[in-house]
Formats: sequence, structure tokens, C-alpha cells
Amino acid sequence: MSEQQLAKAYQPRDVEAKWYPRWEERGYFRGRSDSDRPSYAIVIPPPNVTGVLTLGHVLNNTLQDILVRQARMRGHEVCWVPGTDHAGIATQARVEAYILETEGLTRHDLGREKFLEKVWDWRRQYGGRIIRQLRRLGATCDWQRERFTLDPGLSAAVQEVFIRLYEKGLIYRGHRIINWCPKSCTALSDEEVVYREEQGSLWHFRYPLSNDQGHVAVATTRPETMLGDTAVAVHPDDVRYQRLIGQTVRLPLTERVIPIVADTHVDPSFGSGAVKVTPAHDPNDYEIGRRHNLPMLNVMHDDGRMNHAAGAEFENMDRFECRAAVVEMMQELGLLAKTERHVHQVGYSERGHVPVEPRLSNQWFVSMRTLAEPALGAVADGRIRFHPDRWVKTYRHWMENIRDWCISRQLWWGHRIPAYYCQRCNHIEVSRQTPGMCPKCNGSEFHQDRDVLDTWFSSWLWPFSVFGWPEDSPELEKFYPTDALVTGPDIIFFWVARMIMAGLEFVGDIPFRDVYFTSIIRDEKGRKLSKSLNNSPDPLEVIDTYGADALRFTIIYIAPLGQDIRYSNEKCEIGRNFANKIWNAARFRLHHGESTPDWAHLDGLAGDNLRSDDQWILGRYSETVAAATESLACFHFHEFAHAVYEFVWNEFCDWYLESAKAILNSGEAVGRSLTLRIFDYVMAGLLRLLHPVMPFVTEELYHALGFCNKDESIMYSEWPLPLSEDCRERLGIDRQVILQVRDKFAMIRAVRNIKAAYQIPVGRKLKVLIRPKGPEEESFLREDPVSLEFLLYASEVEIDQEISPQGPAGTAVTSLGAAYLPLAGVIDIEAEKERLSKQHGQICERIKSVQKKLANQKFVGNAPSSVVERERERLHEFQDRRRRLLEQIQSLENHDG
RNA sequence: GGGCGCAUAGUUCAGUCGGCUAGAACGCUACCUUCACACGGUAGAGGUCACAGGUUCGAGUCCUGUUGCGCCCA
Repeated sequence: MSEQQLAKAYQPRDVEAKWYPRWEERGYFRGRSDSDRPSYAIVIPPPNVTGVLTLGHVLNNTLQDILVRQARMRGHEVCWVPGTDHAGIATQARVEAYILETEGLTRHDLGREKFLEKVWDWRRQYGGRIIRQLRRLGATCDWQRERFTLDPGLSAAVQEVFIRLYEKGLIYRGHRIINWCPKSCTALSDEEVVYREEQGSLWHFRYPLSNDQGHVAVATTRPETMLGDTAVAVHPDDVRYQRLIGQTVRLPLTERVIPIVADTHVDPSFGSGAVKVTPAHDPNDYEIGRRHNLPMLNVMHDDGRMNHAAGAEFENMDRFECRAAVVEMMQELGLLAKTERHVHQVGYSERGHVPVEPRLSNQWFVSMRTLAEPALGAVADGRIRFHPDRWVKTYRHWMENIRDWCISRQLWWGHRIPAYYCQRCNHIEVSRQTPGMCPKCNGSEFHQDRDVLDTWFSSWLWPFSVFGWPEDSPELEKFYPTDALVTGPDIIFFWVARMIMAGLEFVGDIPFRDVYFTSIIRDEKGRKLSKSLNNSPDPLEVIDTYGADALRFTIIYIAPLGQDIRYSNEKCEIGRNFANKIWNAARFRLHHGESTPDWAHLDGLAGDNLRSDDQWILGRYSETVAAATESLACFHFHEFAHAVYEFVWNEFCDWYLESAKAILNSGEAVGRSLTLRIFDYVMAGLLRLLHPVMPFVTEELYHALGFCNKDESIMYSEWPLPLSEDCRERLGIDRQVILQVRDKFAMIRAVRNIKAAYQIPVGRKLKVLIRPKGPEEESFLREDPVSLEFLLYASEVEIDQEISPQGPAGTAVTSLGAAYLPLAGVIDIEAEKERLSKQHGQICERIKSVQKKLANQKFVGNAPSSVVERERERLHEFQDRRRRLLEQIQSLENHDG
């Protein structure tokens, strides 16, 4: 392919559309369980089946794709399992809204069976859009293994787990206070409640004592719950209330008389020190109620309206209307002591977006303590590693204070609980199918529990249920435990912790070895991305504008380790420009013909063949490969992106490519082909190194540059390795040559700087005189005159230790020696003297500071000798530089005079 | 109330084991349509490393405290 076939700027659209289907058709993404290669497996955090692709998914899946693409290049059998979860509440709500809109029906009009058919229809039509969108990003999931949490196999796993835990006594049905979502009319787990700080009120009520000897003051943020009060509690040691303990109060607005009890959990310093107790509507009150055998009076319907028990005048009133009514009536009765403004945390239903109502009800729970124990151990002893590892603390804290998990949901969409109730005696049988006969009463009529399980009760099995568990499958054998999990820290409790527990309990092994917690993406102002703020960019539009590679690269380039990302679409220019830079480096290469036959290795080369610039780029390439590989190994994606970016742009393109131009234009055949070979070697390695991050442009260029055949792919090329020590030695690549070349570039910069200082166009070619510091520097500078002249934009370069300019000249004093730009007529001697004097002043300052250090006996005595030695060397170098600067200044004075 | 994290250039962020003149990107200034790339090049300006103490020969880095911001849990 010639460079005419490459557009002047990289056009991602066609390239992306071309390669993705080819990769997929060729079965590149397939993970084979019968392979002999070591496995590398990742299970995708299953997005909601209702979901669409967000930037959060882009980050998360880009990272996973980077990991699996690298693993493929390193010879692993890779299996990345995609899929979605059924998202009980969200999906049911979505389809209910859809049916109401399209058919004017509620789910109750349809009935359970018909409604579920509709949900499946909806899922077939609209669900899983996100999975198709992931292809646009370039994700190499094994699509043939796509799973859904309600698939028959995964449902079987859920049932199996429920039965096993029930039989072990770890699942139980209990009458407990739980978090209730009055919008969705279902129980929620503690984790599904999100707390928001709100400005509310604290109302102080007076409850009259039954003996008419006064009042007890109580404070509440939820006045409507007083209708369900069954006691007032005070601290037993609170002297203010000692005499009241055991007495009763007349609960206003009701006919009831309720006791005053003593309980050590009451905080005497909050409010009045006396609290109203509503055991059926508050978790703390529930505990007090249990300790004192109080009645538990439920005063609400499941949709948040007050019920009959609240009293006739409040029945069917919404809880917030009731709140206002209660306050008003208490005020009329003269029992409202005061109202304070009060900032407090209000729990909201994560999905329903309404305040959660704690409620007493019959639900199914998983007893977590015994499951948590081994899971805590797996992270504590490092079998599972968290990145960044500070999340270990959060994990440990939650696990050590774990509470039972409410898993039943009053929904239709989900895994039906495999519990059956005898019609006659209400005995519970948990089994795989409807029981035939009741073991207690011999009854034969059963009805199944109407409720379904929390969606997370299927997600926690995901790392093994996707591979066919509870069957013994070859996939499970090959790919479990998986290798890495990439997810957000917001679901560390919901999902990560529970998967670890499930893996250990049901498969007997950890589900994954490394967990990488991604950053949270915010907008430029640091706000969370949300639909309501309208600040969430559509990733597909971003891909259309900038390209998938640009988005992928940018997002990991700007994602700091363990901190939030501040994202804006404009930042994708970083990735786009970078892709274009590489693209154009390839175009440059194609100007100079086909790829060299020996581009893939450095065999047969020796140090004598190479220019120092070649040695420098190979050495730096090797260092970059090593650093970048190490960064990926410890999940420092951002560091990886920076290392490669810096090398490609600031070293390979800015210097090596320019240096190569000189040789390639010189017409000397041996030098040309050698330079092309080095160029190709480095270029091919860079493309491979970048492939996991920028799969499309690297594949396109790998082919365009002739590094693989049409029917091959960079996807299965080898991951680049740093040069071996032997190789570096044979090619004469060492620290010294790398530093020398850097010094040379610094000298070139200094000369260009003189031109800029005198406003001379860079392109204007001038004669440059160089006076090397010593014989070693002289021979180094004489090695490669062609590229030196080219990089200096010089018409001619003279190198001589005795040389000095005849007339006025711009002067650069560098560590390799002095360079002069004779500029008769242009040069302002006074200005030049001032420029050099400024540099002289700076160097004197630095000499002073180093001398001060070295004069300090404590420094010389205590600092490591290598540090002291380095300071001594610097002192010599600075003094030498100062001497040479002085010489230049004096010589200018001679010209002047 | 408990815990975790953050504070470095105009902005967003790097900065390893405490040790060279604290770096990059974007933005800014000047010059340049040069033959890979204006999605570009060359050169440059820009810093009280939040504040106050402490440890040390030496602190952006370690310790203590203060202030401000963010997150998680209760």
C-alpha cells in the first residue's frame, strides 16, 4: 500500500466499520474451553437490560477490552463474557409505563402471566441495546456466550442456590422491619436506599400524661407516624424522666393510652431526651418494641397512604398530606410545642425516587455472617487484590458489620421464589417443583410464594452461572476463577462482596483475582453526569465525531487512578489528534516505500551499524515498552497511556522521525535501508503496544505498513518485549548514548532558540559553528553530520575545538560545547551579552547552592555517597559551564571594543 | 457522629524509596502554510506545591494540627 491510499488525516468511520465485522466473522473473540493455552477470563458487569450506553460503560468496557486484548497478544485463551441483568424494578416499571401509554392498561388489568409475556416481548424488541452499542466501541466480547440473568441456565442456578441456602438454614422467612418503596410497592435491601441530606423540620409534640400531671415532650421528623406510636421511651439514667418510667400517656389524635418505657438506646441529649416509639415504622423503634414487647401497629397501606389503623379521619390520606394534617391538628390542640428547621438524611428508593418507608412485613432474608467470614479472608490474605487497594478498608468495614440481606421483592418480573405454602396448614416447602404432599398435614394443595428475588440474587452468581454452574461444564473448568473484574466502587457491597461470598460458598473458589475499581465520570464542573442535568454526552455521538479509538484513548488518558474524571467532549481531541499523529507517521513511512524485510527483529545488527540516534530510539523504545507493560500489569491505565503518548509524540515523531528524514533524503542506500528497518521495528512495536487501547487505527496501519497479511490481524500479533540485555549490549545501547543524544538535542534546541530570539524564520538556513567541549564530544558530534545539519536547519556545520566566530554571533553554551550562529548585521551585541549574562547569573546561583550543600559536613556525612558524588559532579559541570559562559561574554566585549 | 480520599501552573492532572532547575496536556504569547501531520511545527511565558508546626543534612513527598472540598457508612 502506498501513502496515496492513506487519507491526509485519519478518518475513523470507515476503518471502524471495516474491521469490526471482520474480527467478529473470523471468530477472533471466541474463547474456547478445549484450548491448551492458559486462560484469561473476564465477566462483564451486566448492565441493566433497559440500559443504554453511557460514558461510565465506555470507561468500564474500554478497560476490560484493554485487558483482554493484551491477554490475547500474550498468548492466552481469552473469554470475555457479555450479558445483561433483568433489573427487576426498573424493567417492570418501564414496561408498565409502556403498556399504559400504548394500550391504556395496568399490569393488574393484564394479570401476571399476560404481563410477563409483555415484558419478554419488550425485552426482545428493545432490551439489550447496550450490548449492540458495545460493538461500536470495539469491545471484543465473546458474543456467542451472551447471557441474561433470566436465561434457563442462570435461573436454575438461582433456584439451586436458594434451596441450598434454605437447607443450610441460611435463608429464612421473617417478620421484620424492612425498607419499603411505596412507589414500586416492594421491599428493598439496605443497599438500595440512597440517603440525601434534606432541609426538613423537627416538630416537638406534647403527649399528656394519663394522670394529668403534665406532659412528655417528644420530637419527630415524621409526625404522621405518631398514629402508630405504641410507647414513649426515655433513657433509664435520665434524671428528668425517672419518675415517669412506668407511667402512661394519652396518645393525642387517638384513643390509645401508651406506656413510658426505659431503654438504654435512647440518646438523652437529642431533642427532649424522650422519643416516641413507632415499632412498625422505624428500625430503631422496632428494636425497642421487641425489647419491651410493645404492640406493632402498622398504620399505612403499601402505597404510602394511611390505613384504617391510623384512625378514620386519616384513612386513605397520603403520608405527606397526613403529616401536614397531624401537625395542624396538634397545633389546634395546643400540643405542638415548637417547630425547628432541621437538616437530616432522608432515605430514598434507589429506583422509585421516593422516600423509603420503613415497614414491618414478611420477607425472605439471607443470613450473611457465615458467608462473610471466608470472603473477608480471601481479600485479607491477598488471594483477591483490589486496585486501588484502599477499597479493602471499605470492604472490610462493611463485611464486619454485615446485616442480613432482604431478598424478596413484591414484583412479577424476576426469579419466582421456590417456596410453596400448604393451603391447609400453611407449612412452607422449599423445592425445585411444586410439592405433591404436605409432610405436616398430608394436604396436597400448594401455592407458590408470589414474590420474586432481588436481581442481585442472580447477579452474585454471575461469574460461575454464566459458565453453566451448577452443571460441571468444560467452561467452568477452563475459565473459573476468572482473572479480573472491572467495576465501579458504588457497587462494592451490592455486587463485588456478594460475588466473593457466592464463589467461595458454591464453587469453593474465589470468583476473580483482581478487582479494578474505576473512576466516576463527572462533567467539567465536577458534577455527576445525569439525565436531569442534561450533561451526559451520548457516547455514540462522540464516536461519530472523534472515533472510537479517540474516545478510548482519551478516557484512559484523563482518568486519574482512583479519583473522579472530569470529562468533556472536547477532551476527545487528545485521542483524535494522537491517532492522527500516528497515522501521519505511517504516511511518512509509506513515502519511502514498502516495509523492510527484516523489520520484525534486530538480528544481524551490531553497534557499528547504528547511528547514535538509532541507538537512542531503540533504547527509549525498550524503556517505554517495559514501563508501559508494567503499568498495565498493575492496572495503572492512565500511566500506560501517558508513557506511550509521550514516547510517540515527543521522542519518536519529534526527533527520531526528523533525524531519519535526513538519512532517507541523503540517497545513501545502506543507511536508508537500515534507518527504515529501525523505523519499522519501532513503529510495529508501537502499534502493537497501542493496539489494546486503539484497536482500529493500529489494525489499519499494521496492514497498511505491510506488517501482516490481509487475512491476519494485529490482534493476534505478539505483545512487544523490551530489548534483552544481550541485544542492547550488541547494539551498543546504554545509558551513556541515550544521555549524549539528549544533550545533542538540547544543543540543537539552544541553536533554534537563538534563531527565535532574533526572529529569524526556522526555515532560513544558516551556517553553524560548533566548538566541542573536548575530544570525546567532538568525535560524538562528528559521527552523524547529515542529521545534525538537518536538525539544526543549517546550511553548513563546522566542528572544531579551536573554532570561534569571526564576527558577531549568537552563542549557545551547552554541555556538549558551544554553538555559534554568525549573524553579522542581525546580532545585537548588547542584547547577546545580556542574554549570556542572565545565564551566567543563573549558573552562579546554582553553583552557590551546590557549594553550600557540599560545605555542610552533616550533608556530606549523612547523605548516601551516591547523592554526594552526584552533587560533586554537578558542581564541576556548573563551574565548567560558568567558565565557558564568561569566555563568551569576554569575547563579545572584545568585539564591542 | 465514624471512616476514606483530595488540595501542585490560568484549567485538568503526573510527581516512584525523601535527593538534579517540580513535569505533562489543554489554554496563553511570538514566529512559521517547511516536503507525514495546522487534528501540525519551532520557541517562549506561566509555581509561596492550601495553611501552621514537627522529623531530617535535605520535605511537594514522612508525622501532627488547621482550613476547604468530595465520597462512603450510621
